[in-house]
Amino acid sequence: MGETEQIVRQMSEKGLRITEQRRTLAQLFAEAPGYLTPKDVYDHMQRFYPGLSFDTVYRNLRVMLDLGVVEQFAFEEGVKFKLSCEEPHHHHHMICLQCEKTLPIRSCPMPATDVPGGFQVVKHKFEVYGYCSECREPEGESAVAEGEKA
Amino acid sequence: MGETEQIVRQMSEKGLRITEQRRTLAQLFAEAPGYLTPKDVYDHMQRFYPGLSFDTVYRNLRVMLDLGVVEQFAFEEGVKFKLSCEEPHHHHHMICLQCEKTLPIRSCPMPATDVPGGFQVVKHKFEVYGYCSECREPEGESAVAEGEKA
DNA sequence: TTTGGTGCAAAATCTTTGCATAATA
DNA sequence: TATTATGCAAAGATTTTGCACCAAA
Repeated sequence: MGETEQIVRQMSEKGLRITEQRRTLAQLFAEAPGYLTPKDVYDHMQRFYPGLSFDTVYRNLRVMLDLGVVEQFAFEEGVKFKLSCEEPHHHHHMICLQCEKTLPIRSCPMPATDVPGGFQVVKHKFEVYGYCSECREPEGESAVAEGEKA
Repeated sequence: MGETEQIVRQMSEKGLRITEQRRTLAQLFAEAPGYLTPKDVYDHMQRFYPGLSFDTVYRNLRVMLDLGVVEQFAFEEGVKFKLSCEEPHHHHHMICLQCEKTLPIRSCPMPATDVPGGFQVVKHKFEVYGYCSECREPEGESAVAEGEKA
């Protein structure tokens, strides 16, 4: 699993010093399936560095965000982070409501969308939420397969 | 413009007492073109009620949210509110980056989206950002018409 | 007059900043 | 050894809560 080292190298190349915390942080993001809140990051790191402070977590998240190593996402419950997509092409995501893992959707709805005249499109967002194959209920328990909902 | 009264009645029917603040709040949302932050709301209301406190704003936003009178939206910059869509049918939005006004998109990309097997779709989000006819630059100044962008 | 709303103050979160110390390159 | 990163403490910013008083119904 060289993903961690790849992230570390990416940070190093951009002028950051590689501290133990940052290496652990890189590994955390490399192995995390979904999105992480600053608190998730803190809790995880804290196990390795008992003296860790929250401001270091925020500072490193900020730096990694500025460097493009991670991406930030504003959920209703708050801000979360994940590794930047390696996918070079334009794509969208399916996000698992259980494990928060993201899967790429390569088709883009934009070309087929009828934009009322006069509106100048700059960017768009398309996200599908649901349960991935590992997290979906085995049976049809409370499986409300409501594909239609805002 | 009976929109304000319509909102007020909606609140009243659901058991809320109609205070002057709430009437002003209803009017504010009825007339606001785009999204409002709690601070926007506070600043506006403050002009009419100098003694207004922030907690009242938050409490009323919460109540109106629970009642479905307004909708909450998590932007990167923070949480914002707007009147709930009157549109009864499933739809999506174009959001103006300048005035934040929202316009409905009635076509839904979901049916045409190829969802990888195993993923159980629960809900989705599709939003188009850009400039509405009133806010778009008159000429092609820095009009980067880049319809393609994450 | 009863129930719910408001202002005030204070607390609880969440995030950022200044500064001395410690660690990387 | 020259910066840069960290921990600590404190400050900001945002949002919530308890309580006494006031107002709508």
